[in-house]
Amino acid sequence: MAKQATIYDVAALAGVAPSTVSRTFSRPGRVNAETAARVREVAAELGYRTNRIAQALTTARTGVVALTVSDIGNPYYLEIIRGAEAAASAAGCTMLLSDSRESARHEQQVLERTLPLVDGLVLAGSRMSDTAIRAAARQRPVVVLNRVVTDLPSIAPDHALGARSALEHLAGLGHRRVAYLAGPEASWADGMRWRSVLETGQQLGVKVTRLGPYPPTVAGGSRAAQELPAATGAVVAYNDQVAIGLVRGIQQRGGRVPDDVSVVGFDNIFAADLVLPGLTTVAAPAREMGARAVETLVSREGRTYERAMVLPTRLVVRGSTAPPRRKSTSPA
Amino acid sequence: MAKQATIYDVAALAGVAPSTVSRTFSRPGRVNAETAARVREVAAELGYRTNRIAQALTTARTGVVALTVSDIGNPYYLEIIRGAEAAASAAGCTMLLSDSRESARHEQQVLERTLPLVDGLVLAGSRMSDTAIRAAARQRPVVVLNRVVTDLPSIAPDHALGARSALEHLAGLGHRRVAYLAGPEASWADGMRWRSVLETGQQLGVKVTRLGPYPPTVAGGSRAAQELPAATGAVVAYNDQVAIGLVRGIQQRGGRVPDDVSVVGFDNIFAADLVLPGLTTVAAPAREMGARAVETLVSREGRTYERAMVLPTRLVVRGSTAPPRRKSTSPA
DNA sequence: GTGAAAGCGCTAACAT
DNA sequence: ATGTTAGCGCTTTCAC
Repeated sequence: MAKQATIYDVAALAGVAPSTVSRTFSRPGRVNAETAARVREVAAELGYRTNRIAQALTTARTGVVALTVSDIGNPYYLEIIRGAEAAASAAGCTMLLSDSRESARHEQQVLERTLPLVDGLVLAGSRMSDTAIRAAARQRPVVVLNRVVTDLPSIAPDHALGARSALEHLAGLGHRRVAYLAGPEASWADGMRWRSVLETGQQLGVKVTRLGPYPPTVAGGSRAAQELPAATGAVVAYNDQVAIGLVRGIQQRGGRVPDDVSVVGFDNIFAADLVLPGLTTVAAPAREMGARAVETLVSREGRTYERAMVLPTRLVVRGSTAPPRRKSTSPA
Repeated sequence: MAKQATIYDVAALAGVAPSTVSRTFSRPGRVNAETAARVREVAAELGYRTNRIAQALTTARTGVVALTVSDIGNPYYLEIIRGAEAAASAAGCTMLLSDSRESARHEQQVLERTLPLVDGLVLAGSRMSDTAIRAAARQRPVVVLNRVVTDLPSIAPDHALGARSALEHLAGLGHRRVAYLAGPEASWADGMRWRSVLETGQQLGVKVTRLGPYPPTVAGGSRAAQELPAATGAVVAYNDQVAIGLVRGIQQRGGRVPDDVSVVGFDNIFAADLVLPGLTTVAAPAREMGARAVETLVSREGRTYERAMVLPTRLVVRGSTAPPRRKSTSPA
C-alpha cells in the first residue's frame, strides 16, 4: 500500500493551489478548462485518488447508505437488496448491507456500528420497537421498509390487502376454516397479516385460528406440519418459507397438497415456483420497494416527507390451493 | 440530526485536556482511573460518541472490511457471509457486503467504490483476472476466497478433490459416461472442477463430456436439461442450482432421477436437501471459510503469509444418484 | 499522568 | 478563476 498522493502533491506538480485541485474533482465547472485538464493529467500521473475519509470529515457525508435486513437468508430480501443496490449505485452511493438475524438486540448492535459511518439507513423488516427506530432516526435519516412507523418515511406492501386476498381466494374455493401460521412476534408484517386474516374471516364467515409463532423458515414450516390439527383444510402461512416447509411436512407424513390441505404463502420468493405443487402466494413489488427506499433516503435532504407509501400486492395462484375435499367422500 | 458532542466539549466540561478524553476511549490504561471515570461520566451525560470518520482520518483505519461475492442470490455464499460476519464482529469490525453480479466489470466498479473506505477485502468467487485482483491487493490487503491466486492469501475448498470424489462415486455406481455441466467461464472453481473431472475420468475409464457453459442458476440447469443428449446417464453439474434446475427439467419432460439419470452438484446448499430426490453434492466448509478469510485479513498487519489454504470437501450422498439403468431392460 | 500543539487530507469561505 | 486560510474531530509526539 504505497503512500497515496494528495491534493498537495498534485498542486505542487501542476503549479496550482491545493484548492484548485480540490475543485477540479469535487466541483468541476468552477475551474478553468485548461487548468482542470492539466490538474487531471498530473493527478493521473501521480495516481491521485481523492481520500474519501478526509472528504467525509469536512463534508459530513460518506456516500454510504446502509440497508439492514432481518435475515439475509430470506430470499424475499433478494430483490429488495438488488433494487436498493441499483438505486444506491445510480445515486453514486455505496450500499452497506447488514443482517440483523431476526433479533432486535443484534439489530441494535449492528446499528451502533454502522450508523456513524453512513449518510442514511434503510431498515427492512426491522425487529426493533418503534421507539428504538425513532431513536436511530434521530441520528441519521431512516427509511422504514416493510413496515409503517408513524412520522417516519415508510414503504410497505399492503399486508392487510394481501392477507385479505389470500383469504378471499380460499373462501372462494369453498374453505370455511382456515389456519394462520404466525411468524416472528417482532414482525410488524406478521401482526398486520394476522389481523387482516382475522377480520376478513369474520366478514366472510370463515373460521380462523392462529397457530405458532414459528420461525420464519422452512424448518419452522415443517414443525408447523407436526402440530397442524388433523381437520385443517386450508392454511395461510406467514411467508413462503414456512409455507414450503409446511407442504413438505404434510407430504412427508402422507398428506397431499392441495387435495388434503390448501396452502398459501407470502412474498412469492423464487422457490415458490420451484416446489411441487407450485405455491399460491401473495406477491409484493420487492425490487421496486428496495429502489424507492434508497431513492427516498438520498433525495431527502432533511425535509418533511409525505405519508407512508403502501404498495399493492398481487395474489399469484399456483397449484397449492384447491377446493376442500368433501369430508365423507374417499379420494378418486 | 442534533450536533454531536466532541472531545472538546467533553474536555471542557470535565476540566481536562482534549487529548485526555481521546486517550480515555482509544487508549484506556494510559489515563488515571479517576480521571477516566469522570471523563466517561461527562461523556455519557453529553451523549458523546467518538467520530469514526475523524478517527479514521488520523489512524488510517476505518474498521470496515469488505466481502464481495459473485452473486448474493447464490445460497452457497450464505454461510460464507455468516462466517465472515461473525469473524468481523468478533474482531470489532463492520462488514461491508457487496455483490459483483457475476461480472468482472461490475466487480471492478464495486471495488473502486469500496476500496477507499475499507481496511481490507475478501473476494469470494471473484470473476476478475488474477492481474486485476493483484492490482486491488496493491491498494488494500486482500484475501481470496474459493480461488487460489499465487502470492495472495487464498482460501479455497479442494475443488479438484471434490470433483474427483463426485466422479468416483458415479463410477462406483457403474456409470461409464458422465457429462459435466460447465458454469461461468470466469469462474476459477469451474475450471478446477472440469479439469479434475476430465482427469479422473481418464484414470477411471469413464468417458467425460463437457456441456455449456450455463448460467450458474436454476434456470441455467433447466436449459441444460433441454440440451442434454438423450443417452446421458450421469451428470456432474457446476453447482447445486444448476443441478436442481437440471433435475426439474428432466422431470418435466418425463424423465426420472436417478432412474434415468444420476445428478451430482456442488456446494450443498440448503435446498439440496429440500428437493426431491435429495441432491447428491460436494460440500465445502463454507462458514469456516468465511470466518477464516476475515480472520486472515484482520490479523494480517502487512505480513507475509503462508501458502494457499485448501480445505477438504465431503461428498454428501442423497437420492439423486443411483446405478445406471440397464439399457435393454424396461423399468420394474 | 496530563497538557499543548501539530497535523491527517480535504473543503469552504473569503480575498484577490 | 484561483489562491489563502481556517478548520472538520481526532490521534499523537513531545514536554512538563
